[in-house]
Amino acid sequence: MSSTARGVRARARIEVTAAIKDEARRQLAEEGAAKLSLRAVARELGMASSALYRYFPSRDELLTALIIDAYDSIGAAAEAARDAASGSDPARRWTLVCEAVRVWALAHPHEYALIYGSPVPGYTAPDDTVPAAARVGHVFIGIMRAAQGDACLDRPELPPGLRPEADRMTADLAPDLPPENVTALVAAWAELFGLIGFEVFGQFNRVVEDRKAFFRHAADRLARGVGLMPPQQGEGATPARRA
Amino acid sequence: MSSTARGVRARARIEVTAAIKDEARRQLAEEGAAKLSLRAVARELGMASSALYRYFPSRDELLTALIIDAYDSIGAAAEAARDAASGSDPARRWTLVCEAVRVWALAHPHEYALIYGSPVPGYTAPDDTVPAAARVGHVFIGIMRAAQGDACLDRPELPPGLRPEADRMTADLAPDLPPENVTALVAAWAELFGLIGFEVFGQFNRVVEDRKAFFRHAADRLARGVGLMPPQQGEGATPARRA
DNA sequence: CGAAAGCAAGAGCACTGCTCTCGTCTGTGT
DNA sequence: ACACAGACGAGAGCAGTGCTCTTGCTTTCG
Repeated sequence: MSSTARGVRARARIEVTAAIKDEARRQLAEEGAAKLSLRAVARELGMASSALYRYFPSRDELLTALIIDAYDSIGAAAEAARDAASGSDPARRWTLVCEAVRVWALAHPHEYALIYGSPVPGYTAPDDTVPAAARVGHVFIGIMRAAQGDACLDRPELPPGLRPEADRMTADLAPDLPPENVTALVAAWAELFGLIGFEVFGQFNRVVEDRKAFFRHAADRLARGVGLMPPQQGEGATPARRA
Repeated sequence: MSSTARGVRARARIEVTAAIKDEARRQLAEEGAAKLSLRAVARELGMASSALYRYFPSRDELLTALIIDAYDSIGAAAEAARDAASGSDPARRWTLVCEAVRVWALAHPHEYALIYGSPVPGYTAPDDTVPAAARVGHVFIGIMRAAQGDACLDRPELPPGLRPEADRMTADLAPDLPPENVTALVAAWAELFGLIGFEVFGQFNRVVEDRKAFFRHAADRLARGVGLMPPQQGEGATPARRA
């Protein structure tokens, strides 16, 4: 009764599905989402284009599957960077994860465009993508948690008018973190992808040359903005606040 | 002699060109860049699709024209906000310009996607778009200049390793400003569009609710990050609140 | 075993970007 | 004033697309 023993047919289905996605991803990486053609995928796979509709009901559904995979991929890259940097202090871990996300984006520009550029299919992201999209954000939340545990988490300012929204976001995202930090984190999350997007999409052409150094500095500043403090040499006292 | 008196034909040409762009912009706003169809534009204008190629050599060229117009439009919106806020202090002017850019983006999501989302035509922005794209950035540079004149421009930190790149960018963009501020400004510029893009593209769905207030706070923090200080006090020990 | 469901293939529809050709009209130089 | 080169619009046509429908074949399961 196990799903793999369910028969030759079920096994072939997931194999063909994977083959379609692989070929589609190949074409996506080569030419971009606009040029991705169902017929071309079918042609490359040696099957009739109509047969492909047994696996994906439409081109947009195929793209949605690729979007979810891309979210998974970039999320996995972030998690791998977090795990590889588990020995470092939170501020440094933040920067390393940011850099890993940037490297992934530069290595997969078209997939990056699919998920963080204009949402191509239809226009609105299906709900399936929401959990996959949350993976990267969750890595950052984990770093903040660790920083709070190590008492190296500063608390940014928060204008009184934003307090209700900050409390709401905090309850949804990380009830164990101070709302000031959660609010700053959400902003930094968007700002990070602004930095990466500008580089991937060429907005930094003729503006920023040493992009790696520039990004690293920007990521460091983001870390400070969300309250992550570099470790103090004097181990004893933990400064409570800093502006 | 003058280009307008050059004849009925030249006049008709620019009129038809404008009509094509208008109709294309209409379809772009309604359905997005992916659905923009040359034939549909021609159909709506009552002309043969082949005739349209007398005005734009390809669909991508049409899109490029729309991109340039969109850059101009968002640039004009930023400049208008700057001019309307000429009486305010630089920090407030910064925030008002940011909010104007955000409002423009929310009002023209597909055009925003065209210029700051994934670059659709081919993949690489033609050089024609570079000067148009610089308009928004120049508004921010002007605000920094004014702040420097009013002596309310703080100087952010800059790691030594980034000094050469900072000097290079400063020479290119604003030689009269401190490199520390120019570097922070370039980063804030990208981060601003990260914030706006996340909102326009739906990444804030089920995350941020009170987006206007959230954005205002984030824009204020960006202002501080680039060195713009609120006018009265120098130290940020108390939350600077202003209605 | 036989019915039911899954699957592949082909033909076909409506649409796209783009090219080529063929008349028509316009601006201009002699 | 006239003729000619160039701009223009329209139509046909090509290759390609997403997608549907029908027709046979194979696997699964009652």
